[in-house]
Amino acid sequence: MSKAERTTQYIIETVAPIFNRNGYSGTSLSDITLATGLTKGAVYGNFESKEELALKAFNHNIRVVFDKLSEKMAPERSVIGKLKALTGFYRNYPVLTSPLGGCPLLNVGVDANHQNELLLNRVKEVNLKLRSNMANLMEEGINNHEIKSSIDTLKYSGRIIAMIEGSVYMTFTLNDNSYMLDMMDHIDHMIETELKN
Amino acid sequence: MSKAERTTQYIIETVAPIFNRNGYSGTSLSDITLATGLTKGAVYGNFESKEELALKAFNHNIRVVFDKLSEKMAPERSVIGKLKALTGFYRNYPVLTSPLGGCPLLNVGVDANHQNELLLNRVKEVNLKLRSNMANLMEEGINNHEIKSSIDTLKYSGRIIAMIEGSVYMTFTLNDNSYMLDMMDHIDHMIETELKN
DNA sequence: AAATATATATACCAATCGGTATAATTTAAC
DNA sequence: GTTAAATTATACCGATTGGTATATATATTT
Repeated sequence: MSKAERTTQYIIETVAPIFNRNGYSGTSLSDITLATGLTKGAVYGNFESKEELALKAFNHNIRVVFDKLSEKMAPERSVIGKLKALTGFYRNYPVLTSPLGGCPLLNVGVDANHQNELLLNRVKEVNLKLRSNMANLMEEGINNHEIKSSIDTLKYSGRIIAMIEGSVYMTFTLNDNSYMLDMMDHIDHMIETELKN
Repeated sequence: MSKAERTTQYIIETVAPIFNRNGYSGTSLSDITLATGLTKGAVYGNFESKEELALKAFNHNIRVVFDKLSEKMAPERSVIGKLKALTGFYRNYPVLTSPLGGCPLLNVGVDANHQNELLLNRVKEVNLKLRSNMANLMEEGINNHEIKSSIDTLKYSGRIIAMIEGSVYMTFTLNDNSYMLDMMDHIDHMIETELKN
């Protein structure tokens, strides 16, 4: 890993929470130089534009979050176990994502809409990927008879993601973790009463 | 209504969708003067600051949305009927709020967090007010035996608002109305199976 | 260790930022 | 219809915006 590669990574990691918290147009080049201790010359030597940096910062935040999620789900052997691990993960989500400046999917999704098409398209991609991954997991559950075969897996996956993001919105704007905890209870209940075979 | 009052109102109405779409720091004074056809002198003659204008624009958007919601719920006589009218209202929400630039509660909530305390506090107020209004309605339903007496009304109200905002997030960032429709189906189902006596 | 390639700092660019003092204009009161 | 009051336009303020050319300094290669 060359010096430049380390600097690039350092900038991304340092700047990612700032973009996530303040949004794209709310983050200035001077915010970036102040936080990193570097100059504009150094920043523009490693990134083409503020937009490219914002995109890489978003991708970094997403990676951090999904790595932790995968880590939590991986040990579970059953599909239902994995789904419960997912809700368990989100119970702890505010603690995990506060250092990142909140949920990148929610923040950048709302911020980039009508503002930055590049970022918005990436948010769309990630959301759809998350949904299809979750749906595939449910399909696996149908195949091994853990989950009712009548379940529309894409519909339930989309619904669960929406519920998660809605509760993230509430806990972060009202600064009250109970919205997340209650929603995860509800999703667990939904898994038990609607999904489970 | 004096000329000045009409100008003030005109500026608020013209600018409200812009702030809602682009966020606080994404909306510049020149965006405002361009859209209104007025000069900075006129704007600052009617408002103390960009911040005050943004707050009044938000309040305007909220009023528009909640007036329409009240209109939809008012004719219903039963509590369950009113709750179903609420989900019916949100089925049509994207059509209603697209001209406003999306859901003000979601957009400003996410945008103002870590950016503008005045706006964030107002978003908090509105969210809590909405929740308590919904809870009061449910309490009324408990009193007249429409709703199970065991129901934690504040908890369910908060959960429903979170579900709504989550589905608003999904439909607006993915540009797909089905997330809202599905979530309203789910809330209706929840009303029938969990709330209703 | 010298030469070369790479990365960072400095100094600058025009454009725009939010905001204001004042002048010109329009509205409202008499 | 005049006059006084309120409103809007003009012209400006210093500060900051994202971005860049060039010089300096630091790594890397030989």
